[in-house]
Amino acid sequence: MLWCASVGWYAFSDMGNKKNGIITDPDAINKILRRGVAVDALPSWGALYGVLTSGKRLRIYTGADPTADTLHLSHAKNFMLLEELRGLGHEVILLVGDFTARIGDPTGRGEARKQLTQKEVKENVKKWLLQIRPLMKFDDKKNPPKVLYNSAWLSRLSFQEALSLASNFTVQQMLERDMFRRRVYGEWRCKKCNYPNAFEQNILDRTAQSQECQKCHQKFLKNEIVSSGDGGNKRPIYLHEFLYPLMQGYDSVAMDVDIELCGRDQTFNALAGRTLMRRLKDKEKYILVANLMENPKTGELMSKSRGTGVFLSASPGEMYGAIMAQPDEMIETLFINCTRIPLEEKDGIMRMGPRNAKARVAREIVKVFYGEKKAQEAEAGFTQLFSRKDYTGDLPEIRVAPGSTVADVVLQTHKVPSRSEARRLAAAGAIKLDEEALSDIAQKMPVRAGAVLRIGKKHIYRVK
RNA sequence: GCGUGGGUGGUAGAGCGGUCAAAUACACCGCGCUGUAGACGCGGCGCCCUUUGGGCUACGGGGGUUCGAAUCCCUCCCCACGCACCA
Repeated sequence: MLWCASVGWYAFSDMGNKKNGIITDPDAINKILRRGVAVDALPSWGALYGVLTSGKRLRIYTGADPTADTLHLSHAKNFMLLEELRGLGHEVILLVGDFTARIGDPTGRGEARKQLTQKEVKENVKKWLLQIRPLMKFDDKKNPPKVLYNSAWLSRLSFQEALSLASNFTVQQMLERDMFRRRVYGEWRCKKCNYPNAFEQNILDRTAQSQECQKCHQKFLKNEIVSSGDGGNKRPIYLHEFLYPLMQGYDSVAMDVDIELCGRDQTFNALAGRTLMRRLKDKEKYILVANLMENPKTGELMSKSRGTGVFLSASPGEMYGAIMAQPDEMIETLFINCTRIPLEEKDGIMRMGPRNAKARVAREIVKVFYGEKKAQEAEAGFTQLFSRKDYTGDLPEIRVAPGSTVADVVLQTHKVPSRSEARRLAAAGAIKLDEEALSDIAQKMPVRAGAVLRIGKKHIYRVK
């Protein structure tokens, strides 16, 4: 206790003389916070600016659960922001939610997550760090980012301690979350804007006249409500899901952080941490809320199943292509979140037209991960290959073993999941050797060194 | 613990003894058109095969009835709602 107090004092005494190397220049701070990546601050912007300009060296963290072995752009933009805060001289922590990953955040589908083994988590994290390397200076001598694992403290909590944590919250507080409300009461989609409102059925019956859509404020009239599915699509809430915010909240306490950087969907969990911090440590924790990079038109997030994910494990060419495949509405979002081109240039770039603006952003993002040269190559390759359909350049090579059939070669790429699928593609004319469709997968693959094999529109190979 | 209704493909959701590898919609894939965008049009969307056909595996798990079951019966598991209970 005494030790903590004295540290606090020294930090305080450093104010003004900049000996601790903390940048408190409002312009520098503004540049980071006003770009548009951060959308909210809790308890308030003023309070957050207050600590950031106090001169105190702050401990700032952002977390991610290692449920998959690859990160995508929406992770990247958080790490980029974190890195900028580190640039101000603050201590930053990348928290790996190896413990929470095993429980599952209720934010998702609400489905039980598959249990990850310790080994799988380790493997995932190893790959992560490689993917994040270009975004954060891990080899910085003075102030390197730290990587911590929340199993270090969460797995050691006793049941008694967990209960004690739980006693800081009420079920009502948990139920404030829209996401839980919808699962309890069912979803009532607004006919106008399709927003899934959560009202209790009998309240609706009684006071339908006075209820309005939480999003577009359209008044609901009785019988004018669309429920999604029977009973309004009610779904179970498991008890442990209520505990998730507690765990994430306790992370803040265990690390004794000053600021948590989180995505907007994590606000509730971050606030739980704020509560615990105040109760357990009598300390104010601030929250910097980042946007989710949702499609401004549809509200959709990038998703693997929709084919709109941009994975950090992608090669320069793949990454460039994945960004070009984003909907046009995402250009500005990508510009703000994933590049650091000065904001003043935004309008000019947007005026170049969707195709060119997107290309510019794509090049810039690839540059962040792979450097200028690779980015230019990716762009040149893309233009040549897909815009001009010129296949004379470098292509991934594919070896055709003597006697192999078209099916053998196609499956060899691992881009086609089954023989049946290959058959369908062939029948649809999607498999082409030097622009000649191979519609029969059982036929022998013509042996023609240097020929171009295309499978669908995205996979192009040179026959070796 | 009681009662009622349910558990079907990536999702929602039809089917309720053969004509079901399973309607429809969304998602996804391909072709066309393009800017590897969007919109639109057409096609596809379990796996395997010597493919206008055949085989195998699937409708929560297991067992049964039947010539034949996603469909009927038994049993187990799970979910929602209601009732009861609530230290």
